[in-house]
Amino acid sequence: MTFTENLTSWYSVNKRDFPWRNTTDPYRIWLSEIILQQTQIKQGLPYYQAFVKRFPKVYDLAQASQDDVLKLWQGLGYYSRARNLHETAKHVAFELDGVFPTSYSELLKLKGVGDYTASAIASICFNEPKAVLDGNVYRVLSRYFGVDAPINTTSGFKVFRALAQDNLDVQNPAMYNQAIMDFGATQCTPKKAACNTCPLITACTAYSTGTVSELPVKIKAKKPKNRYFNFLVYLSKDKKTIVEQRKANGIWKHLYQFPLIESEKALPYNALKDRLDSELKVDFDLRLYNKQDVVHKLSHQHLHTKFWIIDLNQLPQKGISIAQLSHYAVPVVIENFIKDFNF
DNA sequence: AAAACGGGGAC
DNA sequence: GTCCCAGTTTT
Repeated sequence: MTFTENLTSWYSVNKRDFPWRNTTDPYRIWLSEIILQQTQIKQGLPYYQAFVKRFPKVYDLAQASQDDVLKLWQGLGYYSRARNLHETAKHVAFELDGVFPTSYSELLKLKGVGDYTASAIASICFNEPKAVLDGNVYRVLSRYFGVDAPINTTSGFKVFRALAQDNLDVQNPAMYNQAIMDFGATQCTPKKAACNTCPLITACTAYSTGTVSELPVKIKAKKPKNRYFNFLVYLSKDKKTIVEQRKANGIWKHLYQFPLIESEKALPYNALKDRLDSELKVDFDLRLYNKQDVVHKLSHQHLHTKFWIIDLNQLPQKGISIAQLSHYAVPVVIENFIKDFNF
């Protein structure tokens, strides 16, 4: 049996059941693929179910506000996905009469849809013979064929894309693409690969050369940068606080937060007290909520976070009632604080 | 070509 | 701690 035949045979027995595998509706396939970008199924599944329930059709998503979409996306990360999701929904609903493009090349033009996602939708929904190339596929191909080109370089990408396309089952690209991804996710795993029960073992290059744990090759990421965040949690006598929307490019764009002072290093109590004295010009009580910095770790940044509680009679600017806080999409580090603080 | 972009899970 | 995840966009 060929690599491809072996794989589809394995899939016919070991296929996992997911809600997006019971449909070829491009809206739902697209939605699942965006949610699952750089996201494990275990984490993404509840979000998929929530989105389908809240927005059953692309038109429902198109009519929503960005704030509502971001709120439903809250906690999933990579928030540009949610912004692009909403933009594309509006584009499809209002300019394409609610009909998704039906080819790889047209799908690729949609915001948030790259090579992987266009291939996935084109193959799963329209049987177009385009091989997907995701983290699972890199791993399976690199090991089986013994390819040590780094997967996160342009040259490596070309090698693997050609290899992926060469081995695609052009008669059934939908099944093949899902088979190789499922195989990578459950059998040919990053660590502790299940070689002892692998149907491809006799022809696997990495297994025969003892290099399973060394493949695929990936250029290491840089060390994350340290940043120091001071969130100002205003608290007035009439149970109000202040939130603001992050407007700039960068992390958490368009999410909400307590007013933020970023400092070069840890901000001393007195430095903040003096600064607020001159800015507020009213009586207030300042205290640090967390004695230890909350270190919120992102892929490229470690955020050393302090939450400062500012009690005063009246807010210095327009605020919102504490009761409304739960309606705003906030970063996880803020959501954790809100739960812990319990207002 | 490299960097930016989140958060959670496995080990 | 380190690595990875049904990647895409921006610089």
